[in-house]
Amino acid sequence: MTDFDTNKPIYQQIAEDILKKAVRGEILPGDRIPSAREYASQKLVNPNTVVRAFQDLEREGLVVVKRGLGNYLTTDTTRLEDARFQLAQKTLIQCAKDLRELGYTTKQIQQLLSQQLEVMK
Amino acid sequence: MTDFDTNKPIYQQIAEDILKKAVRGEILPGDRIPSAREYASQKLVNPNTVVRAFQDLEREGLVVVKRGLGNYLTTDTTRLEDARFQLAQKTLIQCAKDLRELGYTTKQIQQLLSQQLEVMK
DNA sequence: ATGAGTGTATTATATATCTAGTACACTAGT
DNA sequence: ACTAGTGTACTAGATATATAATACACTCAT
Repeated sequence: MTDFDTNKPIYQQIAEDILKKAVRGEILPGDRIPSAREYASQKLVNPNTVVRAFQDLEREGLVVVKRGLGNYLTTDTTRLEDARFQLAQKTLIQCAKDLRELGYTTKQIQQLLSQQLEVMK
Repeated sequence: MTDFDTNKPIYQQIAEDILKKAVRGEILPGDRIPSAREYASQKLVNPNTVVRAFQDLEREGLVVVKRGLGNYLTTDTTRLEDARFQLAQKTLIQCAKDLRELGYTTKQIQQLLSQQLEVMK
């Protein structure tokens, strides 16, 4: 297993990995995505786990599965942008909620984030 | 089951719940924490799950367990502040990392978070 | 001493996730 | 037709999490 967080299902992390590559332009609309077997052997996970991730992506309209051929990123760029924004939104809401519950004020949260972003430069 | 996120172990969420109440001042250093049985029946979870959360908190030095009596918040306020900051740090790092991977710039991330905090006012 | 309320420990069961292995159907190039 | 590479489907087993039920040990008020 490579690069996966243990407290989150691997199939979810795979789906997010594909989405992230797509929104960053590493995969272009219509591009072929590695097959389940390729991806599995590259990341050292079970093919079944990859299949589940790809099925989720297909359900969300981000990937088109062509039996016998492989998996392709959708050409529907709106879908991609929507998925990107939704994931960002979800991440932000959770983060802001958690920090609020830890008793930090709006200003403190902004300050902490700025420091963090600076460090990550 | 009440108020628990399905994609995170309940015992972790319980431990975080106690920590959050502590750093917000809803529980004071040295205060008694509900017993495992009380907490379990109040939150509609299994006592064993609560026990595990309390054991984790004890391992982190946030809670002192007194057999036959109950569980007490530590009087070591430094430990509490450390735990608070560590959890905040972890949350922020994950958030910033996720948004970076979604292709957002530093400025965009700060802007998005500010908007989110504004909405949550 | 007794009893109510604690923490602790153990066993059993259920579910989700992940792995492993196998088999089958589809597509394209030869 | 054949073959290699695909997606799909299924069964089986391992692990983590959560529940359920029970028993035992400790503390304190009575």
